[in-house]
Amino acid sequence: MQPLSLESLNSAQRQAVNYLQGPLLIFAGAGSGKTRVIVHRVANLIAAGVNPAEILCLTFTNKAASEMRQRLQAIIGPEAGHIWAGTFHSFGAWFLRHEAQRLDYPRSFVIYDAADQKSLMGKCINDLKLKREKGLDSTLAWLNSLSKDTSCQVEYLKHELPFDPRPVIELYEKRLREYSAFDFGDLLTKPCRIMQDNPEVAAKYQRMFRYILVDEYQDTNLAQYDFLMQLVGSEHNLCVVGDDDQSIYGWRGADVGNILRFKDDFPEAEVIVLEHNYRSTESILKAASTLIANNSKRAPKNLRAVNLGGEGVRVDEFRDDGDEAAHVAWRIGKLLDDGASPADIGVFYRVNALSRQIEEAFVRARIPYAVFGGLRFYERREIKDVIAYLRMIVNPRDTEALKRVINTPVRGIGEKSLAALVDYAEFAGIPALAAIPEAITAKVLKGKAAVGAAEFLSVMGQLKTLAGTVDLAELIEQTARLSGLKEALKAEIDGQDRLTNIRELAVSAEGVHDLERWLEEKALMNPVDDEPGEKVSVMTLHMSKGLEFDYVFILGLEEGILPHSRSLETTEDIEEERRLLYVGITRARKRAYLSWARVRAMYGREIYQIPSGFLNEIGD
DNA sequence: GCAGATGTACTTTTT
DNA sequence: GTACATCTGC
Repeated sequence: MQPLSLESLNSAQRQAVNYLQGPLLIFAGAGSGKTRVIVHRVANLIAAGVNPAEILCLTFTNKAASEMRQRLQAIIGPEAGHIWAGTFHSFGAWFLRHEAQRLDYPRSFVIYDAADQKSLMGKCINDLKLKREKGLDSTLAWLNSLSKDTSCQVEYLKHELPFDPRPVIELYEKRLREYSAFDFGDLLTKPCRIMQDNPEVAAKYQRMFRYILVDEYQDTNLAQYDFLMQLVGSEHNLCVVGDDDQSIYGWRGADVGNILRFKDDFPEAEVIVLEHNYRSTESILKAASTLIANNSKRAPKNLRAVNLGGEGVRVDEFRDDGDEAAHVAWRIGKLLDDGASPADIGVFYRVNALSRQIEEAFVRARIPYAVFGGLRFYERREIKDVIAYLRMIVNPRDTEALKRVINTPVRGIGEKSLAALVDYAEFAGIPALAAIPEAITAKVLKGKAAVGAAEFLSVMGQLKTLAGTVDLAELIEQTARLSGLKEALKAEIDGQDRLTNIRELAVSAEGVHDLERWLEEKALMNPVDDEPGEKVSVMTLHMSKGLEFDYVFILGLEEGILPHSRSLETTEDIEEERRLLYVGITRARKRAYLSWARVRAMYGREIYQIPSGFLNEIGD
């Protein structure tokens, strides 16, 4: 491998890149060339003779992971493929594929996403005959996730619940096991448990990954921290990179304390601070710094702009949200006329609900745009249906999937019959699918329900046979056909769109044969339709982290929206909101436009808004 | 058991 | 203004 050119790095960056052995903490301010440093450092490790397969790169989001893989590829070449780079969750899933038998799980376990968790939790509440009120299922699912993420007991958080949640959680966990399923939180806690209980397993993975690098360390939660501490071997070759000012996932259990405590965990750690901002103009950075200076819990730092002068942050007030959207579209149109590329423009907001107005304005002004996040592809009903069928093929015990599709399309199996079948299966100690023939003989299922269930069983049988012989694209097509989904959708109002989505799913799966791995990918990430076309990027502030644009627009700077009304309880919450805006502003290279509207339509009503207090903090 | 109608209460951010 | 839950009549 050729020696790396390090001239393009400043002294702090160079120091970080050359510090290869032992624990290293890099405080990387916004726009300080963080990813460059990480990638160069990995390249340096390899140049120093480290085997790429011994390097583990952990990130927080899939987007960050794929970007890192790309940039590693670009600088190191094909060897980069041997580096394990991905999110904590995908690493946990990979780990469990190898070690799940230690928990008496099959290799073919499935992963339950938030919707599956909620649905299962709802069923547990019902089965315990507890009164279920409005959003209790999601509340409990969320509490349980949070308790796994923060490694704390549920009773800790049980306030304001109509009953003791523990029996429900217990039942939920029991069902997960019966269904051979792990939920998101398990992907972090179970590997940790396995390594704690089996020191030889921990030793094995510590030897396997001698060099560990963690990006966005300020966003790690306690479960990820514990996981990491199990993985770090005696050499302590752990490099973490982060910025406490960009910690925006506290609501999900992320703990800034992890990064602030690093020096206590590893007293011998080297600490490097990257303080040169290469991205934004001085004016933009000044506004952002003035804002964030209002936060009390910060590691001291002094971020300096390399690009002096420049235009600053502009604040606009509008009559209503429609006006705001129209003006943003108009201004973007002007930027495009002046030669800017749509790809250099980002539009951010605090809540997804704000996307509609801006989308309408863009359509009217014929501005090409792409919305990231929001209703995700794989969350569409028809996609979930197809995936549920596929999940049943891999894991017949996946009762959440069965519940979803046994009567999709309608086969005459209603709530009563389904409950009877599941109860019978549980009583008999076999998977619900396998219990169908017996349930029919035993008259647990009768009439229409019996016919429908038999039909469903036969569909699953045919699909299972097919699964071994055709590629995934064909399997998806056949799933839609044999199940009757295709027929049913044809009759629906927007069935054509839904059929197109299924078609799209199939096309994306051409040539794929490893169904199990493919399903894992789908469970862990949303296939962002990143058709590389030149489009304005529209997304939440959370999703904008790690990205950069020449021009940035941030909408809805109003009390109740940013800061959000649900985060006004503690000063910590408000500080996180402030960091959110800080992240948004520091995405801008040339110019940031903030705006607010005096009247905004919410819940179909017109609400009078007050400008966000953050606007005053920025000053002029 | 099902489809359509009517009512309701809600909207943070994501792996 | 929408996603859901419940109600109604077939």
